[in-house]
This record gives sequence, structure tokens and C-alpha cells, in this order.
Amino acid sequence: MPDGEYDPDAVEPKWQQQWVDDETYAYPTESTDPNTTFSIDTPPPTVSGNLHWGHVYGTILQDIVARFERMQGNDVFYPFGYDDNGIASERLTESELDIRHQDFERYEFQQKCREVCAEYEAGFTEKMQAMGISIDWNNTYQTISPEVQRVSQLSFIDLYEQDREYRQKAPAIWCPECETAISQVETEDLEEDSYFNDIAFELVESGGEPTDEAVDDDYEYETATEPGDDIIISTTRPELIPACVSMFVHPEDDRNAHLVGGTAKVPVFGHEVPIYEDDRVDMEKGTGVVMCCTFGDQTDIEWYQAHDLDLRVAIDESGTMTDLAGDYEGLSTHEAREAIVEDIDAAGQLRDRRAIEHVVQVHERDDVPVEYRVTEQWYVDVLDKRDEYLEAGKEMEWFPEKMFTRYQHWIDGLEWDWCISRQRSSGIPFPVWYCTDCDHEIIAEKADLPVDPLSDDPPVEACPECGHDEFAPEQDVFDTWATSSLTPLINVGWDWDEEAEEFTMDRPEIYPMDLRPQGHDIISFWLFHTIIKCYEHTGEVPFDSTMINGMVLDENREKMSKSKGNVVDPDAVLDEYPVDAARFWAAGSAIGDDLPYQEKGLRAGEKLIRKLWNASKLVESLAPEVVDRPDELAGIDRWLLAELDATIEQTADYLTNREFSKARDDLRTFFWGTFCDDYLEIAKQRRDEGDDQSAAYTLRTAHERFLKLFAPQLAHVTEELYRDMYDSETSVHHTDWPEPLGIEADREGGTAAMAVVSALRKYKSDRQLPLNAELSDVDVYGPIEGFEDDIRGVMHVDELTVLDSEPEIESVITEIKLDYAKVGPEYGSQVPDLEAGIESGEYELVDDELHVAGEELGADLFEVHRERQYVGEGEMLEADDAIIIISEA
RNA sequence: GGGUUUGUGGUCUAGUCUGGUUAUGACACCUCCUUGACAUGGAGGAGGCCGGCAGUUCAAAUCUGCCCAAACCCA
Repeated sequence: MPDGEYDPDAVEPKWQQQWVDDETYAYPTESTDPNTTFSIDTPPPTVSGNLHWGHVYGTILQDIVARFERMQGNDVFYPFGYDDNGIASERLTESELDIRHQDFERYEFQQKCREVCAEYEAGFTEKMQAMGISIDWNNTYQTISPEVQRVSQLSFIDLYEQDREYRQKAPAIWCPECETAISQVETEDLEEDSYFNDIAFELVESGGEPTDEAVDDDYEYETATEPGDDIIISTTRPELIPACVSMFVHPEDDRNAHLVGGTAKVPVFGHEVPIYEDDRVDMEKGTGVVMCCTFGDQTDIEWYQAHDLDLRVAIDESGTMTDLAGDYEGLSTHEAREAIVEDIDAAGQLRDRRAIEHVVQVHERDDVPVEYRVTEQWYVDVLDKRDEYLEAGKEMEWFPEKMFTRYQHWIDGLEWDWCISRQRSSGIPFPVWYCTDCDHEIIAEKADLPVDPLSDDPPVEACPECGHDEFAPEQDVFDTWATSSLTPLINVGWDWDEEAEEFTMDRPEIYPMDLRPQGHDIISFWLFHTIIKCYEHTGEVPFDSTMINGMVLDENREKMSKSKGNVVDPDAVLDEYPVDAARFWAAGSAIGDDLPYQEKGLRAGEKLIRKLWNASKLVESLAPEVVDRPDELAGIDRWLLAELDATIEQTADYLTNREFSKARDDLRTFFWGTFCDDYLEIAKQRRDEGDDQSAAYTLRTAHERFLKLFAPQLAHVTEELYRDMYDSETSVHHTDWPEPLGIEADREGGTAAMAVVSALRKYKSDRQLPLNAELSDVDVYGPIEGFEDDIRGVMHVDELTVLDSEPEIESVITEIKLDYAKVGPEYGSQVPDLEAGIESGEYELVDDELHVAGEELGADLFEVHRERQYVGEGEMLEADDAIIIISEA
């Protein structure tokens, strides 16, 4: 039996260990019915460091759903993945071992990655188990494992065969530090100190005659009108001048209109470039003339494509100047920037140089500014099926609904197909070779997967296209998201059946998966990419529903970040608080909203755990045995069990809709306020007065039910109590969610009786009396039949009388309250007149009608509030519908 | 710069979609109470006019517009 104080330090690890040992949460191998399975596609955390508080938060929400669905009678499939095939894991390895991947053979570096990741993954496992997350540890995966590599390569080949992938030379965002193409989503903004340089190009030839606007004294620089004049442009990146391919002015720019069609000479490097017009120019900026280099930014790329410009590559893959930069060849971009500015200055063509702060796009992994390079990359078609993918998103149920708009806007704004190739040392290789003669693509056989073209031979002896017999392996590997967008297929055991020539699933019953939980920050790429990939492979939307959690903020509602130093360390928190307290905190959020980390939230959790424990002790002492239901149940017991029925249904509804905080607070309020404060106090008195089977039955029944209702959120303490008091062999997490008992009860009477108790408490409190002070004589007028003894017992009333008729009362009308929901629609703009009439007292009550402002309002349109004054002996209290008279002894 | 979401007493939060007038609860605060689980408890009290402005309406925390702030996504 529960004894002494609850000791989470001992209890929680005990059950965590047992849950793992017993495989309590294992998905049964024989489950085949999609209707009784509930599968969760958990996004595998990236192995890039330790798990943080945001993981803790998101995972607890998943786990509450998993536990709840399990109690709904479902076989829950709750896997865990480690996403360790990405660039983040490479970075982790480099910083952990203080090495650079460039210094190692590919295979050697991969081995190091495996070793470092293995350590961190063990840490993930430990943390998840130490939080009692009901993960099925028989179903875990690493995205770098051969099995997953096979799935990922199968996916590539399937899309290739569906003609939804292509290889193309195109400008891609490039990280010169990592020496790889990266995707848009891997970049972020960074404020950087820089200089704006005003540099003079020489006008060689105009395209037309200058207008009047060309000459104006207010201009900072004179407009170039004659050959030899200076055209001033401003740039933060003078090192790109050797890559300058053209200049642009806005089509509506009268000042510079005459330049269009002409040419200009680039300073220092001396090549001539054409001048074009384009509406992407910001004519308010500087002189309204800009240079276009291949490539300085996104606009340069657009111009390059729109105007079919030359390609001048001045910067190589490592951020070093090429031979195109002439004397500057071999310098880094930064060195070249300074050197070129100096030389331009020496040539008299630097007009101004001022320090500015501006935002540059950097690679999120290393904060190095990105470049744009034209390279051969693999792309997945997405732009052609936008409408279909939008529909696919619509088919899912979204918790909360409003998050769907993010998905929608992401698709609306898509401009590029999805680049899935990365030039890295570690990762899943493309199963592709190229004919060294004709560049024909040779794709691996599905049966051979996984393959590594660097060490494996292509499946053909000679090129089917040209007959050549030498092949070059694809050096690139997949983007991380190309694989992590396949987690539903990994989970269901998707594979290719060579004999049947079709894709198969080991566990078809769990696909589409029931739930995809994740943060709102990754709707646009992770969720989107997962939907489209699985949709293309299976023809089905991979999820029935998605649950989007918010971000965890710090105590001051600010974003947690290493640089701010406000990151909450899960280990430190869990050292100090029980896991169940953290679970209580996490359950206090509305799904989709951000949640600030609040220590007091954890403290509140601790209090609830303690309350549950102490109440359990009391229940055990009042009713030491489980008893059968007696033939007759006392009114108060029927009332309590009926109220509990309502809470059972309400809590289930809330959890079904993933309304965690409502479920938590509703249940807590009923347990604490009604069960502990009201019912248990009454039950105590009744036990004193003799052996009461009805009370014993109700105590045990309600208590057991409370344990089950709390089990999804307070996983540990409920397990301890349930096994101790009800069934040592069965986990509470394997029990079914309670069915309502459906007992007939006078709910109104019970509620009125509780209101009377409340009023008597207040009476004692107001007089600074102890709550167990004796009251000699109390009369009640109200619907409390059947509850008299309960009130008498708990409030220590010697004599309690229920009055048949209202006691002698004088009343004055204090207020007439209109029922606006009815009065408003009926009387509209007359309402202020009615109100004024009531306010000034110019009204009459005739029978049940209110006569005011020339109108006659029926009884259902208003309520009369009276102040009652009792004129007899004793003192009067009011409690909802009841009137209470207290006569002192 | 664009989009999405959020903004309620000192703090966190319910209510906002489906407009109706004493705006929910918790924590902190104040007062009182040791009653046979819990003083890490119980009873009670004070504290907000709902980010700001304007509008629609008989009526707005709730609808509309603009502005401000924060978070996220995109440029």
C-alpha cells in the first residue's frame, strides 16, 4: 500500500527499467487490423548534439497520445529513429574529434561519423528511456543503416523510373566551407559588417539620347551621357567585378534610359559589358544602375536566365578566385575584395567607401556566406504537381487546423524543384554511374541495393547507349531530407519484391500512418517532402493526421539559443523534478502554440503528483479492500460516480482532439476540487459513522478510474499506485480507458448540496472558525434531499432541517438583468431605451411581465435579482438555489 | 520586404471559429484555519476591461481595417 511520501527518484527509474525489460510498449507482431492499430511516424531527431528541451516537449506530447490511444484499445506502433546520415552529423564528428572531413579518405571519415554518432545515439536512447517515453524499442532505425539506405535508393530509382527526377546544370546555393550545394532551407540570415563601395564604370557607348531627367544638380553623381563618362554603381562585393556580365537599369528610369542598349567598361579588368533594362532593378537605390555578376545573388541568377547572359566564374568551389580574376587568382574572396578595392582606388575609380551593416545569407551549419555556382545536380519535380500536393495536404486532419495555411502558403510560394544532391563525404550515395563517353546515366538494379557506386560496379558491362565500357561513379550523396522524408516507408518496411516486381510492405496495416507529430518550423520541408514522396511511391497520403506543436521558449518568452545562453538543459531539470512533473508542464499547452519553459509549471506538476499520492493513501485507509458494488448506493456516491462519468467522456474528447491543456486542467480540477476537497471529506465522516460498503465501493472505483485518466500524462506515479493497489501484474498503461458506469444520480441535488457545504465553509472562514467547528442548528431551503447526512457530517452540524417552504424573507429588487441573446434580436435599437427605463426605475412588474419604455417583456426575457433579508432568528446564507439559515446555539 | 501564428490581472493560461455584458483557472500576493491523506494542506480575499487605434453592431476579448510587439516560415 502507498506509504509515507512519494519518492519519484526511486519509483520513476524502477518503472522505466521494467517497461524496457518487459517490452511493455512493443508493437505486437500478430497485429493485422488497420482499425485497431495506431501508428505514429515520429520524426527522427537529427544526430547533431544532445537532445534539448524542445525535444523533451515534443516527445512528451507524442507519448501522451500514444498512451491514450493504447488505452483506447489500439495496438500502438511507436518507433524511434536516429537521423544520422546528414551534414549535421558530419559537422558533429568534425567538432567532436577536431578534424576536417577533407583530410580523410571518404570511408575512413564515414567510420568516424559512425563512432561519434553511436555515442550520441546511445545518449538519445538513455534520455528517452529516462523520460519513460512509451517507445517500442524493438522498432528503431538509423537513417544511415543499410536497410534505410536501401529504402532511400529504392525511392530514388522509383521516382527516376516515374520520370520525376532529372539531372541539370543549374545555379545552386553553395557553401564554400563545406564545398557542397545546399538547399534554400539550410541557409539563414546573418548581420555582417561590410562596406558599400561606389565604383565607376566607363561608358563606352550610349544606347540613345539622354532625356532631361538625366541631368539634375541634386544627383549625388552626375549621370553618364557621353562616352568616357563615369557610371557609378554601388556594391558590397567588388571581388565579383571580374564576373560582371552586364549592367541593368529600370525600364521606367528616365534618368538612365539612354544607357539601355549601350555598353560599359569594367574597371581594372577592362572587359566590356552590355547595358539592359529590367524591372527587377531598384531605381531608388544609388544612381539606379546596377551591375550583374554570375553570381552575386538571387537576382543575378534570374537575370542570367532571363537575358541569356554569359557565365563568368570568378570564384571556385572553395571560395578561391579563379584565373578569370587575373592577378587575383588564388586569393580568397575576402582577400580579393580588399585587393580589388585598393586597385580600383589607385586607378581613381573608387568614388566612395562607407561602412555598413547588412544581412548576408549564410549556411546555417557554419555561418559562412553562401555563393551561387552552376553545377550538375539532381532534382525532383515538384512544381508541376503543386495542386495535387495541396490536395494531399488537405486530406489530412490537422491539429490545430490553422497550421494547414502554412503548408498551403509554402506550396503557393514554391519556385524551384527540389535539389536532392549534396557533395559530401558521408551520406547515402546515389545509385548511379555515368558513361565516361556519352554521359549516359546507368541506374543500379533494385535487387542490388544498397550500392555504393564508388566501390560497386555498375549493372552493365557496356553503355546501352553507345557501347562504351568505362563508367564514372556519381560522387554525390543524397540530401538528408531525401531520406528523412521516407520515414513512413521505413516504418512500414517498404521494399521491392523482385519476383512479383512490385513494392511491398511488411506491415501494411499501419499505412497510411495515423499520426505525424512535429514542430511547426518544419511543416514546409520535412512534412511537405514526406507527403509528396510517399504519395508518389504509394499513391496515398502517408498520414491520416498531423499534430503540430509549438516551440519552447525560455521563461521570458524568448527563443532559446546557444548564443543567448538561455538554453534549458533537460538533465538539469530532470535532476530536480520528477519526469511526471515535466509531463504535466508539457501537457499544459494548446497544440500549435509556443510554450514558455516555466519552473512553476513543473512545481505545479509536483504538487498534483503529491496530491494524487496522498489521496491514494487516504483511499487505501478508508477502503483497504476492493469491494463489490452493493445493491444500494448512497445518493452522494451515485452523484460522484455520475460526475466522474462526465469527466471520463470529457477528458477522452479533449485528448482525441489533442487539446492537452484542457484535458489536463479539467481532470485536475475535478480530481482536486470535487473528489479530494468535497467527496473525500464527506467520505471520511461516513467511515467514522460505521462500515459503509457504498462509500468503500465508490472510493475504490473512483480512485481506480482516476489513475487511468491520469495515466497518459502522469505515467509513472499512476503505474506505481495501480500496481500497488489494483493489479501488480498488469501495467495501468495496458488497461482500457474506463467506460462510463451510467449510474442514475440526482446530479442537481448533489451539486446543490456541495454549494451548501461551500457556503457553510465560507461562514466559518468569515468568522475565523475552524472548519470542524460545531454548528448547532442549520435550516436549508433547497433541493438537497438525500444529501442531508453528508452535509451534516462534513460540516459538523448537530441539527439540519430541510425546510418545506421559503423562510420569511423580505426582498428588494437590486437589478433587472435582460437576457440580451433574446432581447437584442427582438428589440434591436430599442435596447438602450429599455436599459434607460430600468436604470431610472421607470418600470413596472406586472405578473410575470416587465413593463418598461412602452414595451411588455415576457418572463423569459429578463431576470430579477433581489437582495434578500431574513427577518427571523439566526443568519441567512445563499448558495446558488438554496437558502441556509444558521441559528447559533 | 512578404506571409502565417500569437498578444487576456505581476506571471502562465481558458474563452475568440458559432458577438450577448459579475472574463476561466493556476502560480505569486494578503487574511484566516493545525479537521484522523497532504500546512509541499484547507477556506476565503484583493488584483485584469482583454497589445494600440478606428470601424461594423442594440451589443465586441470575440467580427473588419490599420498600427505595434514577439515567434516561425519565405525573400
